[in-house]
Amino acid sequence: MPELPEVETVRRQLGPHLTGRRITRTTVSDPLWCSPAPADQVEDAVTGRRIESVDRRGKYLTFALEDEIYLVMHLRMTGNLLFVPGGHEAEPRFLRVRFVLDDAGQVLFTDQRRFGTGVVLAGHDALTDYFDARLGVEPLGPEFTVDALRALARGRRAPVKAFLLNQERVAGVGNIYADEALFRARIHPLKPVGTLRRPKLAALRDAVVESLRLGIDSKGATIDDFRNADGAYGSFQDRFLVHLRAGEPCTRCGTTIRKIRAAGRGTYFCPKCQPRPRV
DNA sequence: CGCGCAACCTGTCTGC
DNA sequence: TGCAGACAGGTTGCGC
Repeated sequence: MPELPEVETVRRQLGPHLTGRRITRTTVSDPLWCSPAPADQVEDAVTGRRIESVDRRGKYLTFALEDEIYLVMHLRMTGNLLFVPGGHEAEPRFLRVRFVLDDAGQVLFTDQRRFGTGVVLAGHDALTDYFDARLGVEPLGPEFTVDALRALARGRRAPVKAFLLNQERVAGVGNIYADEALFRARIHPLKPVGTLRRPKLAALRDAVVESLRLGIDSKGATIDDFRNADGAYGSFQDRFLVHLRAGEPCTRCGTTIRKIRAAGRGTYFCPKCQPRPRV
């Protein structure tokens, strides 16, 4: 579920509810969430502080609190953030963290597989260092140019699919949007990224941006039961061109969509529109 | 340094 | 029906 468009959807929905509110109570019921930091240490660090903004970088979501305290969260595979308005009760399955706000609203972090994480960082430099250490270019930002992509790809023999999934190069693309972008750019997922010529890289850049934008427009993709912060389902899954469509006809040429394994992940593509690279 | 892969944890689905 | 095994949207650490 949560790739850049899903996290951005959550951010946009949480922002208006949270900005300016104060966190009055925090309960981390699953210590694994913030491990190795102790749960009570994280609870104490955020409780009582005002939320100045809700931000996204790659697939990370950050509550920027007063005093330059940052709560950086990652939903990983099955994490979810749900907003519950004041006066309403909610005890969802897989609840791991509960934030109560000064207007009685609540934010609930749920996570079936318990891969999701939360970490508290003190000071803006610490936040910048944290992201710089693990994230590359923001694909919807002005710096995601063809030249930037070419510099990142140069000399690399990794399959383009693996390249797109590596957050240290481009931050925010996951399995769904990698498949969709490669189809739009008509590139085989196993093509070594360093062998792509400039026009292909330009097509890939455009395809990544377009796929992510469409995902955001659809309020993300819902597979299984991902909901966005307001409890609604995203709809991008209805617009998948190849992802999860093995055995179905390609929307462009009618050829049967195939599923292979690339970069250790289930990978969907059209064998005609995305011809196998000559190794 | 670049790359592939197992591990993290839980639930669901498939095949025998 | 029961059960072992594979698989699931992500990231990290280890080995080659």
